[in-house]
Amino acid sequence: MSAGARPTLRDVATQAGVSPAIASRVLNADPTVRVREETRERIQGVAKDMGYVPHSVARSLRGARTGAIGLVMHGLDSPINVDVLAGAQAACARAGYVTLLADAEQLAGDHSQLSAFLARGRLDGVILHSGYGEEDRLLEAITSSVPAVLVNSEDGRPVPTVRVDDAAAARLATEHLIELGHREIAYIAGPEGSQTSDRREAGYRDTLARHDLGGAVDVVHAGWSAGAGTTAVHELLRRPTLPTGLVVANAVAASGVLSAFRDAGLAVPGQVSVITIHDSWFLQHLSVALTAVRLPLQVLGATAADLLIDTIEGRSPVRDVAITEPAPELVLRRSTGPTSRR
Amino acid sequence: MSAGARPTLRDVATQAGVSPAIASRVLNADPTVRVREETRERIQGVAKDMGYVPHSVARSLRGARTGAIGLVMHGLDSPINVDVLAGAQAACARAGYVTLLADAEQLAGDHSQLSAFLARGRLDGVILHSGYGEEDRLLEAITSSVPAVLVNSEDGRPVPTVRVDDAAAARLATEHLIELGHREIAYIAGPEGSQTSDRREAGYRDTLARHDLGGAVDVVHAGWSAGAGTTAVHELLRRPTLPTGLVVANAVAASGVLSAFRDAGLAVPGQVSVITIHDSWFLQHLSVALTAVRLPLQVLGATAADLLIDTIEGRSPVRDVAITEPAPELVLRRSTGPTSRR
DNA sequence: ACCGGCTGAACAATCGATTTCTCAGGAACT
DNA sequence: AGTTCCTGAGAAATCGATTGTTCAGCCGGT
Repeated sequence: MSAGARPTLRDVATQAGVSPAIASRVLNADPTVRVREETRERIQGVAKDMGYVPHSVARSLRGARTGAIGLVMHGLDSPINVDVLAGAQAACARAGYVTLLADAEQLAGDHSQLSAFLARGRLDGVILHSGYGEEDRLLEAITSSVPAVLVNSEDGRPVPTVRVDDAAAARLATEHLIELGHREIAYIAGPEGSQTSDRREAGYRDTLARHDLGGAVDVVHAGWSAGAGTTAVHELLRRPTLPTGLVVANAVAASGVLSAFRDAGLAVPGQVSVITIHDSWFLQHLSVALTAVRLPLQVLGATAADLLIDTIEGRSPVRDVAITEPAPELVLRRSTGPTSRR
Repeated sequence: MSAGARPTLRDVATQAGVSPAIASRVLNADPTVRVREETRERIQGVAKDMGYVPHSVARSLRGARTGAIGLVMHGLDSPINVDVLAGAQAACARAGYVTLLADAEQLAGDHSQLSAFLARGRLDGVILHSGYGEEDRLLEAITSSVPAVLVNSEDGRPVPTVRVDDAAAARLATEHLIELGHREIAYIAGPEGSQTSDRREAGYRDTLARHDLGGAVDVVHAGWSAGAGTTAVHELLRRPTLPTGLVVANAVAASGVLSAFRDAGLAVPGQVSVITIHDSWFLQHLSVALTAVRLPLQVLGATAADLLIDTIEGRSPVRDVAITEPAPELVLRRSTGPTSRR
């Protein structure tokens, strides 16, 4: 397009016959500056004609801000986590921030990547959505250099956390199975030690208890992957009797659960009903279209971003947030039905 | 952790009793500088003790480089695209670059997001993996400000492109169906105008022709989404006879294809065999475990990153690359079988 | 003694934008 | 006529690191 190098502020100012100082203020719409309307227009015209684009590096060297937020994520192989990422990314973009993406595991494992990511002046803040394993290693490094917000993390952190209403989602799922007549309902949990899974478990236990089924509590620990779901089913199949209903903590694991039942020749929902937490496009294409409780994952990411941005821009006190709006919602498909046993 | 603000280079130099100039050279291992071993050690010791971290912004203001690469992606709702992203991100990280993530559609639609992203000094280069719709709008803006590499893009661009071997993948898929005895094989294409889909179509046509089935060419245009796959099946079902084999251009669309057959009560592979291009974790959990041709998507992303980095660091001439290694590979599952018709 | 050359390191300019002062000139007021 | 005040704008410092140039001392050679 244009011939040479990009014009600098000085070029614009010279061309417009003013000092860089005035040019800067005019182009940034500094409300405290007074210039003649004519001068203002001349500067703006020249800037436009020359295709002036501010040099973000020079700008953030002087000011303290960089206009960049770091997104440290784990498990991008799961659409669930990608939804959170997409929500956060979009919210940052809307607020005028660019986003730096990093993989939590890589960052935790490679010190040079970590220091490149956290190099001074690179980021205004970080959103950390990590597996519970890497978190400790990363958290201190991050928070000692910039403000941070955690997503779906553990309690008791010295950093604000944003989370969805896990307990309510699990209550809704369990309630649904009970309404269909199920009395033997197991919970296929996430990995041992995950508080996200624990919160869902609490909702499941609550609901059973409220229906006087407290004695039927049945928790199988699995994980977040499809393979973990399959393994959990194999474990169930070794028992003399199978529960009639399953609440699975995660939609990806539930895929593995359904495949395992298919491979074992068990009918869903004929012999066992399955409901999961988190909705995604692939659920309706699984071996049995999977009934789920939809949680607002993109909203989760966006809320984390908004909270962080408020903090960065000094607008609000930082604190934990639980997202209750939109509320968890039942998405009925074909994997749940009336129990055939009593 | 430490009390005050982070130390600057000057702080380190002062503490070590040297000038910032020497400190900088020592800490960056400048080979042209000569210092006493004792001085070198003193500077390095002080830097370590004070927890000195270089200020990336100041550094890139002086030097030309920023150590950041932009990843402009589309369709993060598809695991296929996320694989490419993950590959590119990891390769950049390995090479010491941080990655800025942006959504192609958002960027194309919001001028202020675009200029924040492309602000001078923010990026050393961009990898663009966009739908064919937004590409034109973005491409000029991007290439006029930084080096770029396209992923799976159209031919004839003024920018180097990296792509997988689409034709070979489609040949492999088509060949597989022919070996199973199929003679009526349709190709469920991507969106009209997509050259990725066109290249796969060429491989499909090639293979039919080589088996004297050139007259049986049957292309149905769909899209990349599951819904598009479903729609394509509905179109097929309106015909008097159905092909016995289907090559679907994309794994997500193929999910919709399988669901449509299930809903229509047609057996896969009993009445129709389905094979798709691209492999992903969810394929084995679909209503019928889906046979696919695996393409190295992470390698695709990583290769694009490596190529861009070579360009940025002035190591290689920029040119188009087609990835042939690892070669497309057949992943047998349950959606293909011998034809029941002749 | 004097000069050339090497060693080890400091000086100062630079990158581009922001921002705090400062200041010239004219209007308004006494 | 002199003082004050406001308008409109410029000068210069600053952010932190990099790098081309310069320079003080010391050695050996003549």
